Parts: sequence; structure tokens; C-alpha cells
Amino acid sequence: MTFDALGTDPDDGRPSARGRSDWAYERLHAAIRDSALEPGQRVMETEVSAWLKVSRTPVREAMHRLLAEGLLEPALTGGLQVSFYDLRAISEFYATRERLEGAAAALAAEHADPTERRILSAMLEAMRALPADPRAHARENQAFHEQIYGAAHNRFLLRSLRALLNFVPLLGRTTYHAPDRITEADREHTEVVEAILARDPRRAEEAARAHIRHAYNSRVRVVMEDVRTTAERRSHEKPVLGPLGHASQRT
Amino acid sequence: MTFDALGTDPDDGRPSARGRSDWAYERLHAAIRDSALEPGQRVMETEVSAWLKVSRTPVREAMHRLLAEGLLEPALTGGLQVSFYDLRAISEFYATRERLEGAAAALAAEHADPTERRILSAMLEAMRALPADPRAHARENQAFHEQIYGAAHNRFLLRSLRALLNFVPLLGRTTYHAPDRITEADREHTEVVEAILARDPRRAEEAARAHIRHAYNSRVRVVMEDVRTTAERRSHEKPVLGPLGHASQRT
DNA sequence: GACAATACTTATGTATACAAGTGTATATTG
DNA sequence: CAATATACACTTGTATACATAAGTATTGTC
Repeated sequence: MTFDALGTDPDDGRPSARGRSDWAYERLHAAIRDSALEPGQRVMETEVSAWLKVSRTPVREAMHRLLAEGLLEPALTGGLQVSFYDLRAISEFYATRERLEGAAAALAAEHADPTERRILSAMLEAMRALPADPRAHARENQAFHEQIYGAAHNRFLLRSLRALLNFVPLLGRTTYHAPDRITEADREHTEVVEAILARDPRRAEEAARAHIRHAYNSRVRVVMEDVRTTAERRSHEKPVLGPLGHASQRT
Repeated sequence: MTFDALGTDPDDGRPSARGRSDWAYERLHAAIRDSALEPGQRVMETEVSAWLKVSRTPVREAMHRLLAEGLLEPALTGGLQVSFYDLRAISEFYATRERLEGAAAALAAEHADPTERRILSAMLEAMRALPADPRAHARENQAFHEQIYGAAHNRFLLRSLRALLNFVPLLGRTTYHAPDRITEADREHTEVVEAILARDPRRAEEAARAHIRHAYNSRVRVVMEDVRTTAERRSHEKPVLGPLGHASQRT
């Protein structure tokens, strides 16, 4: 039913032969990211198979990957559904991310080689030259953070961070939609990079953690606004987010 | 060839109908854990399928899970192989684990409820009553750490830690094979629990991190011993571990 | 005798057919 | 009218058949 409305997206024609599985994964991931599939909605192999016009086998593998990454979860009725999340989950997410990003920055300060340090500085300048488009900044921001992860030279930390960031698509709009977030982020990024260039792990860690704490605040603002908007638009349906009364886990 | 030697393991008869996939996963996981499949060895779907006497479909899913968890990795020739690791990987593993365990302990100190605190104390005493068997201690130790993870009440941190610890089976024997490690671990565990009971996040974090640092030292000792033993036993084959010259990433 | 091209083998990716379990709806009986 | 039992439909799990790509070996030609 809902799948019909998703369209066929003719730009992204079915791949020649190799990668139907990856392709199905991308399509589902995009559908969740764009809220075409809403949290709690059941996702069935047969339906997706019909939608994407591929057999159940690659669809199955794609859904299992999404299950492992937490974007899908087992439904009470059996089968899988798009994961629910609430403000508590967002709080937990950022608490964990703060630790991991802090660790990455500290290790980058210790282990980044000269080339990696130069690239970090360059990316900083490149971001300043960017237009005020939230999407462009979000993309460059991701590349910037990936650069730090790489400079940390720790494969396990990299894996953990990648797995963690898979959850981001569920959160909706980027934090760069919050007012002044772009300017703030630039200042915070600068402090992180300066600490890394100065080979000061403690300062790098604290700067990175502060950066994530601020991102969390912006995130909450953006999400709360979305909740309000959604509640207004359909006042008698149940809101996407759960009850807001839970104590935040942040320190 | 190697799969014939693994036997049929009649205790664990093939499951009724549901769960061949999980069962295949367990069998492969156990095979890697017990070094029946050595690092670098190629693992083919058809072979495993014939070995376990199930079709390729559940084997495929099991292998994909192991790939996602890092126990298998893409082979240069195509297909999958048991992941290689070296002392550098072990160093990176413990560096990341130190951060995550520290975070879990700190959050547990803040968020553990009275029941969880009581259970932590009880587990501590239970471990003291255990015989000096490394395997028994390893098992209880795992439950103890899981209890801390749960008490942290952070689903993302829990996921990260679980994913990280999936790598442990590749490391071989437990660190409890190192002399005096059982006594040391008890002392370190006690400090962690005391800090959690005292609701002191900083002390809990530092105690947990110190605990992991010590575990790392024991791990290196155990692995080095294994390297020596292996090298003696088959002096003209290539050792399981790579060259040891890499700088450690530890702080 | 050596090098290149072609064919065959092998392993993974994909599709489809089949089985089993669960939930719901309908019909029958008390 | 209500409750229970049976049957059917739906969904996921498993098996097998088929396609494709890659690597190797063999054969033919220079």
C-alpha cells in the first residue's frame, strides 16, 4: 500500500547483475532516512520484493543488515518493523557518541601523520567557503569527522563509530537546521583541529566532547520543533516520538 | 579436508526446522573460537553447507553475520576468510574497549538502580567462591561485565560493547590463563563495584579503565606465550600472528 | 618451446519452489 | 448469541535450480 507511493525512482535503474543486495539495502535505507517508511511500520520481504522488482533473496539480506544496524527491529507480531525511538534514545545515542568521538579525537592527536593533519586543516577552510546550505554542511561535516576517525588509526573504534552513526538517519533533519549551528560548529571544529595539530590528546578529547554536547542540544531543539509541527498537522494521530517525560541520561 | 575432521557433534543435532541459520552461525563461531578454522583460511559456502548438512541459504546468512561482526573478512581471491589479526589489532581492540568499559562503569555509577547494585555485589562474592578454573572465571567474568553494561542503561553503548566483544573469540585462550590474573581481576572488580555503589562516576570509570589496561597486559603475555609455543611446534610454517614490530597504540 | 586464447571448472549471486508455523475468519454447535 | 474448532491465507525459513563472473588449465599456433 505505502510501497506503491514510493515510486520507482527511474534514475537508479536496477543494477546490471552485481549488487542487487546492496542496491536493495540502499533503497530501504533511503526510504527510512526520508521517512517514507515511518517508525513502527512493518516491513515485509514480499512487499519490498514486489516494490523493488527483485527476488526475496537480496531483499532478505538487505533487511538482515538493517536489523543488525538497528534501523529495523523485530516486530511483536513477527517479522520486522522500522525501529522506534524516543527522546531517551536520542539522549543515549549522544552520550555514547560523545565518548567515541572524544576517543577518536584524542587518538588522532596522538597518531595522526603529517598528511592527515594537513588535510584536517584544509577541510576546515573548505567548510568555511561553503554556502549556508544545511545539506552541504552536513555532508562536509561527515567527511570531516570521518577524517578524524581515520587519523585515530584504530580499526575497532572506527567500526564502533560507523555502526553508531548508522542510527542517524532515523533522527530526521540534520542539526544544521538549527539557527546559528553552522557558525557554532565551525568554531568547535576549529578547536578540535587546533588541539590535534598541537598533539594535545586531552584538549582534543574535551573539545570533541563539547562539540557533540552542543550538537545534542541542537538536535533536541530540532526534534522538539518537529514534534510540535507534526502534532499540529495531525492532532488526533499518535506522535512519531514517544512520551517526553523520561529523565535525560546526559551528564 | 579440514571440515571432515570437525566431526558431526551428535550432541547438537540439527534443529527441527526453525533456526538452521542461527545454528550454522553458532557452529561456525565455535569453529573459529576453537581455532578449528585458522585465521586466513578461506571459508566457502558450499563447503560449510556440505559440512553442516544444511542448504547454502542459512549458511550464507550465518557467514554474512560473521562478516558484519568482523570474524570473517573478504578474501583477496574473492569469497571470505577467517580474519587475520596481529598484535597491533589487539592493542587497538583494548584501547577501544578501555574507553567503552570506562563509559559503561561511569554510567552505571549514575544510573544503576538498587537491585542492579545488589546484584553486582552478589556476583562479586559468587566469583570469589569459584574454583581456580580459568574457563569458569571467564564465564562469570563475562556475566559480571554484562551486568555493568545493563546497569548503564544505554542501548547504544550496549550495542557497541557487544559488537566489540565479538572479536574476543579470535584472540584464543582467555586472559585468566595468565598467572595470578584471577586474584588481580577480583581486586580490580571490587574497586569498580565499590565506586559504582558509591555513585562515583569518575572513580568507576578510572577503575574500569585500569582493569582493562591490566587485562591487556595479561592478554599480551598470553598471546606472546602462544606465539612462542606455536613457533616451536612448527618452526618452518608461518606464525599465526604477524610481525611484532609495530608500535603499540596504547597510551 | 612459449605465449595466447578459449573453454571449463568453481564459487558466489539470484530466483523460484517448497515447507512449516501462526493468526484470523468463518462456520457450526451448544 | 456466543464460543470453540477447523480451515485457509499469509509470512517467513529453507532448499534447489539457474546465471554470472573469475580463475585456471589445456590446447593450438607462431
